[in-house]
Amino acid sequence: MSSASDRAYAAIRAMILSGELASGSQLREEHLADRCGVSRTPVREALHRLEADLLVRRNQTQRSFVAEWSPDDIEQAFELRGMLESHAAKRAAERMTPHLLDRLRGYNAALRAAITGPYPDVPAFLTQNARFHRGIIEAAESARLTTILARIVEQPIVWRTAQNFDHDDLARSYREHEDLLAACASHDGVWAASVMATHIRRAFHTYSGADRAAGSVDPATADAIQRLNLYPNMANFDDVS
Amino acid sequence: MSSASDRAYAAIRAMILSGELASGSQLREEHLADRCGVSRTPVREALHRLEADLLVRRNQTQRSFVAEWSPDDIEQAFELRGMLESHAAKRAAERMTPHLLDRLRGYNAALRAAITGPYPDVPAFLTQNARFHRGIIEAAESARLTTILARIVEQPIVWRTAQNFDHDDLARSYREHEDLLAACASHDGVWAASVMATHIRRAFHTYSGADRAAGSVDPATADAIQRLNLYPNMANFDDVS
DNA sequence: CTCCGCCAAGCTGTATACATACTATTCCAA
DNA sequence: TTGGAATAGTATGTATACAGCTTGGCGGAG
Repeated sequence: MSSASDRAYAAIRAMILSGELASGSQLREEHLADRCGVSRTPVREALHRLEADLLVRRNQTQRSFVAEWSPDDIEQAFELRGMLESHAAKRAAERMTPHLLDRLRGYNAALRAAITGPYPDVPAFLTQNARFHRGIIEAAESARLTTILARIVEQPIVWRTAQNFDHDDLARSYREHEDLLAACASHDGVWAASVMATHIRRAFHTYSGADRAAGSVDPATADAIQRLNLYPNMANFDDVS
Repeated sequence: MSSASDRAYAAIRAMILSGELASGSQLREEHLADRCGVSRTPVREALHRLEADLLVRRNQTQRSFVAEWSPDDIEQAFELRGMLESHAAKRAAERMTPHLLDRLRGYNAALRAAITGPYPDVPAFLTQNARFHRGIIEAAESARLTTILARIVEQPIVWRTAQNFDHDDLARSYREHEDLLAACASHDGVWAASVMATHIRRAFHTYSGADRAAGSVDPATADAIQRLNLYPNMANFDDVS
């Protein structure tokens, strides 16, 4: 399942994420091909996917550059994510099954374990958080919604948010997930949508309020992010492991 | 600007739209390459774009098929379009400039002309309708929103809707656009969002209520649709002509 | 000194050949 | 007759060569 094209996609994405490829810098197909150990063909495919993700931009003459993110872009990403994931939460609550509810509770229990104690395990938090949110999106049973959220809204900028979370923020995320589970258990779509909107909006303000270093990402976190983004469209995330 | 890859995209898209390629049928790269008069490379790129548009699906073994649309898929498409275009309308109203307002009024005047008289000119209606909606989306000034709406929500199923419109439906569309212009002129985002939500929801019910022939599309309409979809991400639609 | 145009180097677009993986059919054996 | 395995045919994945266009620098003319 790990074709050259997938590897190129993951590698280039990781290079952008980690700051190895600076924002705004040009991406040359042949150069990337050498670095990824594949030919230009899979690199071209990867660049097109990354362009659809809005991680890469092309100028008039088809040359590729690492996309630059303005504060306004970031706010828009959070706004759309809030809108779409609220909708997903509503649908998920209305369709929730006992089996899926158990799975989601498991993820959130693991998330709690990751942040319990003096030193929170941020990569583990990210992993469980991603599983939880993807579980909700899956439960919404809408292919379009899944595609949009996976490809366009699940951005590095979103993943990086957790880097700026302190212990209280992490704990609050856990409690908001618990609220969401309660809403799902009672099949209350309006409640679920409302909790999700709050959850994501709070994350946005935590992100913008934080005094973040614009540079690179902690290696362990970068690694977790890369693993999480390898197969964003995978139907059942559990089967990968 | 018309590269082989663009031509392949437009041609395959048109073949799917017109029903020439039946829903669910397999798409072979080499076969399509012959029909489009290009090699496999641009066809591959086109198929990937169409896959991102959800017009093409791939099975486990990477073989491509024309996507099949269930009634539920269609409702979801309308639901998402309603949500996202309402949001766009809100932002557009808040940011509206006199110049753009004039342009939009021009489109809607042309739309009125197209439906005045005993025999409405459906292709002209579609063209002006598309310009109007794209103008709104442009005015929202959100790259993410534009990308999502252009690539995922602007579906053939949406375009075909107008085929089921009778004269009253067409006239109602015109009047709803006028309401939207009034909302934009007064910079009332809430009003604009509300009008847009109504507009799209009504279109959905007209579509589902209609006793439509599942088959092919009137040639002139198919032609208009194809032209409209050639460069869905073009920044300024007017420059194309 | 500046500006325009030309030329060279480099990058992307396309075609094509080859490698790999799936499918379906056929044939043999139980 | 049915089930399974082998094989031929067909599809997609990747590498690579070449063509066309863009860019940037250099040189000559004003």
